[in-house]
Amino acid sequence: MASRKRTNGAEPSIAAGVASSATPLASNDESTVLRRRPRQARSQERINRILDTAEHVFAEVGYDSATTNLIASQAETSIGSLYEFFPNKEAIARALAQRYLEQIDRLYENLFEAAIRNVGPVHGPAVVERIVHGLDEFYRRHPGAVPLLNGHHSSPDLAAAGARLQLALERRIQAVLASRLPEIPEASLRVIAMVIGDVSRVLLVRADQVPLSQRRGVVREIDRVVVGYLRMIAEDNVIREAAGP
Amino acid sequence: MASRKRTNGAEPSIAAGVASSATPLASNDESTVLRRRPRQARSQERINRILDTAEHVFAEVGYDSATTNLIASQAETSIGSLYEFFPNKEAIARALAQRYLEQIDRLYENLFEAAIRNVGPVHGPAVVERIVHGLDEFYRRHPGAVPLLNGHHSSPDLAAAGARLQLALERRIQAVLASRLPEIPEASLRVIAMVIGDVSRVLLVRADQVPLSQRRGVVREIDRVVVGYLRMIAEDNVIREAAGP
DNA sequence: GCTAAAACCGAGCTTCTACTCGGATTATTC
DNA sequence: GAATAATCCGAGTAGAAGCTCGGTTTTAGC
Repeated sequence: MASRKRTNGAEPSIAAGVASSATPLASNDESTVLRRRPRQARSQERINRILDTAEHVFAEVGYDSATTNLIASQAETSIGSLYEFFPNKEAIARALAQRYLEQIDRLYENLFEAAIRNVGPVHGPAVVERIVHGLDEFYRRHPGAVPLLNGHHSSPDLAAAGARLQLALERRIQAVLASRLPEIPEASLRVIAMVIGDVSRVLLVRADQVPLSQRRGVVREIDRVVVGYLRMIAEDNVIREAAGP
Repeated sequence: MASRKRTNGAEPSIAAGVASSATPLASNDESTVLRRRPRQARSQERINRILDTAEHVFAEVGYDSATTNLIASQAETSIGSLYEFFPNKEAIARALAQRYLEQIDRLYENLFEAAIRNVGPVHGPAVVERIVHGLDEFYRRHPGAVPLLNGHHSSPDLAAAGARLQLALERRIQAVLASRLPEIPEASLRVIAMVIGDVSRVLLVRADQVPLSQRRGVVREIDRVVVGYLRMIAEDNVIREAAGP
């Protein structure tokens, strides 16, 4: 990691959002994602292209091994243009994380609302499959999210961005569970959602490393793991209710 | 990653093993871990100290961000001495992987044999707890194994070393399962062991990222996940058997 | 069409890090 | 205890990667 660490401290960034023209940015506290706000559609498209490319580069070689020069050339732009808008390499990853945050919302709105209204037990295949396959779709569409979520980033800011992303995903899973398991305290649900999120992620990643013919089989195992886990929870809960007050 | 990639091609390494004096090396195909075999106990101790240090450095900052200079200084030796025995940074990680391979054997001999002879169903807490807590102990004792197993290494050799390690762990889990689930075909058991290995690893890592007070709670969840999964398997198997021969 | 602003470009600077090399130091052998 | 081998050392080298900067091209406004 030839991290420049170029202490560019006195370089106040101006713009706040990554906001593709189509997606108005949610009000975000961190205002160091872009060096300045693009004025022309041309440059906005360039920014989006850089992010689209970075997503795949990060997913393929990981954050550390990804070079800004490679990202720029893959995005068919120049290194100078890349740094025209992004103050540094880390900002690219943070911008990606921000995009994912919006996309998580959209994904879950479409997919998980249906799961909440669904009938049957939480551990029924209908609910679990929606959760797991929703995550599957998300990671397939946004492969760059995986290295971000895997964590262990040297930069605190980047780690925080990854943590935010993780939390957003877990909160959505939690929301689905909460509607079905109102008797379970929130703190427990939070842990359960975390477990399901982590389990799904590793196994979905693993599913992509396995020969293509076996992919479906591995994904099916994720369903079994999650269903089994939720059954345990439901069962333990019944037992505790019967024993307690 | 300022990978030197110093194409030191014409540098035939001599020694084969990392073999601490206490642990005679298993016959290994790859013979490029050490540049030469140490003749004095002093240097063997130094090598071990470097590996012990590297283990923690890798675990803390990851392989990419770990610098050989940091490893050397943390091990209280010089960079020159480090490269006296290790041909390059990657070799340190490969040597670690080799050490882990031996330690996996020892760990499982002690812990898992008992699990095999245990009574009760596979998904009984006794068996699962042994597996999960065995892995817990392994990762706690050998934190450097986690980044190796997490994969995504640019170097093919290092990736292969990680894959070998992964396979060794999974094979041991599989052996325990096989003794209890003889009716399940080996191919399926392989997948099941892989799932349990992956699930345990992520969640154990996660258990260490969570506030210390919550660690035990998260570890308990791993038991629930695995027990629930094994119950699903046992159940599905019964159903399949009942349906057709 | 002219002017100014915005955007684009890539050679090159800077810093970081894997790794070397020649000399100093310690152990072994006789 | 001298000669030789093994080990240790760390300043220095090379090259890669992050990032800059001055000049060029494109767009916007009139």
